[in-house]
Amino acid sequence: MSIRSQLLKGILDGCVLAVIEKEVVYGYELSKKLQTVGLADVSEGTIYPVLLRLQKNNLIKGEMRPSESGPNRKYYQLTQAGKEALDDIRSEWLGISDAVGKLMKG
Amino acid sequence: MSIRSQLLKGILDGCVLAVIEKEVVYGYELSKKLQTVGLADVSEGTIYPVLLRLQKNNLIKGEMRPSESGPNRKYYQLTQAGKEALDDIRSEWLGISDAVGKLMKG
DNA sequence: TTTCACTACTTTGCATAACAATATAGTTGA
DNA sequence: TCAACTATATTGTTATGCAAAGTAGTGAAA
Repeated sequence: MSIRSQLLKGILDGCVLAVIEKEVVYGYELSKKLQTVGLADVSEGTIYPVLLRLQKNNLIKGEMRPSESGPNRKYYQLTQAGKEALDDIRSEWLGISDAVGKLMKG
Repeated sequence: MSIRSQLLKGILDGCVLAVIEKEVVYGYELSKKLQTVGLADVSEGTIYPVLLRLQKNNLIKGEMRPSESGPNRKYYQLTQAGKEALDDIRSEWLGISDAVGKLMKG
């Protein structure tokens, strides 16, 4: 497993929630979006299991809608629990990234 | 599994390497050190498997030394491969923490 | 002197996650 | 017709955090 994959672990759920918080998106769009932000190598094989898991845990909810061009799309939005989870992740992230940042600088 | 544990995944190896880079430490000391830096809840049950794994992968090497007080201690230092691995992790960390930081801010 | 607390390392087992690989299917243009 | 792109879903592999339990040395309180 690559260093990048390893680092991505656990942060990915938060990233997905953060994107969905800002706008209603569908899976394929989301994977493209994360790649442009700097999280390359986040393929569909990674994104869809994350979305299914988040939905199963009631953090997001999906809704199928037809597309004018191409297959149907499943649009996701945050639930109330999802907003709260995102807040938790955000604060944990701040604490940990701060601590790790200091360690890495030396 | 807690959010914190999840976030810690994959970053922990880098943190351990970063501490060892600065000074030769033994496991128990390391776990205490990480806790004070802000990475609380990093217990021995977490640290020792990490150390064993890093040693197995030749990123660090350990040496048993007697202690004036208490059981013997195993002191670890980085190998050349460990230094290179730490450099890789450092640069990956910069990229990912930057991207995630932006996403989290919104 | 027994018992507790602290230091110190090791091993086992479980739940979870990234993601490659694979399957399925609609649309579009050459 | 066939390739390329869009779009979602599932399966299997591998690795990891860490709780838990075990072993063992030291020292102080009871």
